[in-house]
Amino acid sequence: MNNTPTIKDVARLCGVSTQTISRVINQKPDVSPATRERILKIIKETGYQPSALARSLIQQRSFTLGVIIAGLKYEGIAKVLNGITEEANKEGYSLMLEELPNFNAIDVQPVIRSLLSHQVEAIIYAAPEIGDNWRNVRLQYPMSGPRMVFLKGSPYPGISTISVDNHLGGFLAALHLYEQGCRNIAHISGEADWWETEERLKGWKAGLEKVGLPVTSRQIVAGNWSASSGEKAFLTLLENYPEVDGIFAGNDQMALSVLHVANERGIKVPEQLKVMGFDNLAETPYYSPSLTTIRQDLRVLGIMSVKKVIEMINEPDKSSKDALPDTIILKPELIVRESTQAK
Amino acid sequence: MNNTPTIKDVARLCGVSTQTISRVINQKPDVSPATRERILKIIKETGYQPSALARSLIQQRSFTLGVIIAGLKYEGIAKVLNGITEEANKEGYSLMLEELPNFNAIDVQPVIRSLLSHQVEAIIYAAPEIGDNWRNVRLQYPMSGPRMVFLKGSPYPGISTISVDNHLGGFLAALHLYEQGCRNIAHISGEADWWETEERLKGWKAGLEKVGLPVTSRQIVAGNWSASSGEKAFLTLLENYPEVDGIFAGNDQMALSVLHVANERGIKVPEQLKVMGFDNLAETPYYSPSLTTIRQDLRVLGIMSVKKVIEMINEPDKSSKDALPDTIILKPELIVRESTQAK
DNA sequence: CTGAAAGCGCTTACAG
DNA sequence: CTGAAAGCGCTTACAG
Repeated sequence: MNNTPTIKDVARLCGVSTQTISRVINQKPDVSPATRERILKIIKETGYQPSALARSLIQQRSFTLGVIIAGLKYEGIAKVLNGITEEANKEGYSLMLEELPNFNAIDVQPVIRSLLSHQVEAIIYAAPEIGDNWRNVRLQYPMSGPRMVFLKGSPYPGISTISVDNHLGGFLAALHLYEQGCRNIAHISGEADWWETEERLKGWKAGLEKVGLPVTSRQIVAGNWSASSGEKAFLTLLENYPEVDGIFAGNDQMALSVLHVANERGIKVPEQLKVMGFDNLAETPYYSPSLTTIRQDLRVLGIMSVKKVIEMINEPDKSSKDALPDTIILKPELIVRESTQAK
Repeated sequence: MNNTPTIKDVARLCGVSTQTISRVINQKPDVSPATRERILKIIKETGYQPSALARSLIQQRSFTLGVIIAGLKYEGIAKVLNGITEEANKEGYSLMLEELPNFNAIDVQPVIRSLLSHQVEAIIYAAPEIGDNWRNVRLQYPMSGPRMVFLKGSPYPGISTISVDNHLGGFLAALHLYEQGCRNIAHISGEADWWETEERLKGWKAGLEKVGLPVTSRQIVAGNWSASSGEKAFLTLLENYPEVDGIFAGNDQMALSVLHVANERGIKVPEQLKVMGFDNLAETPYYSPSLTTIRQDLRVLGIMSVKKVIEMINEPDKSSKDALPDTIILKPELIVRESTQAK
């Protein structure tokens, strides 16, 4: 059949041993120029490509990274993955991808085992921290276990994590709304139990407290990241907290729905109500009105995760002085647009 | 060190040969119940996990699929990938992911070779068809080559493709705008040279011709999928084709910008101008006004691609009667919302 | 400069 | 019911 040639075939064709072929494809010395050239020619002719599988097995190095994600149908994680593929490509690593069936997937053990059985050299855990789910994984794989880095969740001693400072994000949001003149500021939070949800909420509360505004339960309505949940939350808010003049939504989708409902009801944004989101989706400048938001650079998060993991692979002893820290926290940034600017 | 145990370790611990272990983990007969039980116990205790690498090598089967994508930072491809991971998971296949550095990446040969060297059993090519780029890949890998299926591009004899009927989508859009009373219908097209762009454009033209409306160059402005390009295109349209009363944008992002600009300029949608997009992003019901669009189910596209590829793996002779065809074309669907409905 | 031997961690006939 | 032998496609010492 159309079997791809092996090192043996090439060796036979060249009339040398397989070791000599190996030396050539691995660019090692101790091959006469003439032999080398002849071998290279045959390799080109036959289209020979060394088996990454066989190589990984004998070298005990796969140059492959495992990536565990969840919720690819929502935005956000795709950007993280984009950063991961970019950096992995650059560094010559391949990627084995596993998507969990849902955010709350309890038993991640099988997917981790599957990745390890493929001998990935490290695992990037990019599924969100919800309740205790990270903790469980962390306990199962202590220091001695596979190399892992956790993305977008809480720092943990002795374990590598890379996250955005969501607390700061919430804080900046509250302060900005206050500065724009809002005195009745509400929050539509993300999905329950997520670390990101909690942090944004806490940061928002801290911001209100700093400027001396009260924080009551009427001001907080739970959403679940979806635009439709944002709509419901805003309607609840209009009932329970009609004096609301500023809303910080946990993400841009929910903020979009607030704009939508406000528009339908003739509530003027930003004149009567100021609205902001979180994420800075590419489309937010084109919302009506354009949306003030907290930017988080998820692509950079992905890039950092690959950098960190490769560092772990290359120097398990952390000797280097300019090594990346175990806990990396990226700063979010306020992006001001029309939806909060008093005209 | 913390080396994971191998089949040899388990065999030694059980006092049997490796073949017997192999029989147990592969659930083959010819092992006494007592031995089997003892072995299972040791496996559990040691946490032994067979090496997928070694297995793939000896069996010449990796149960791994290669996926080539591009543009993960834009929406759309993430949904395709979501469908792919879902179905691959279900069928017990692992995924090796490669993202091209950009849409126009010329030389995909190295990434295909990399995937093949990892012995993927098939490749799902989910990067868009732009100009001749697919053709080049197809020519390099004829029938005899690796199993491949191409996503979101033109059918081609003897090659597996799965696409959405973009021509029909454009056609439906034109007809709908006409039915809603528009007589001066414009199109903001997607990125140049993309197959999808061309098809939507052609379908739109065909629709206008069917209802007897003229198609002039003034009515067509090129965008590049981005919201900002949609803004520019609409401004151009307002200059060159001020009588415009209906716009079909090549995707929802560009349509969003049209709504944005219309809103800024006090152009009433849908009263003065009807607007529609393409894709049906999750947020489109919450645009202001909610957006009429052409829905394409990219997740299903991803699912189908895995089904097709596994079928190719399992029956290379295509004996089965209910086999999937080589050319699969999914139908898009009109979703009517406020942005085109005369109130 | 080149090759014979051993081995990575498995599975597949084949013997007993 | 169980094991000795060979081999998947490579690389790594070691000899010459």
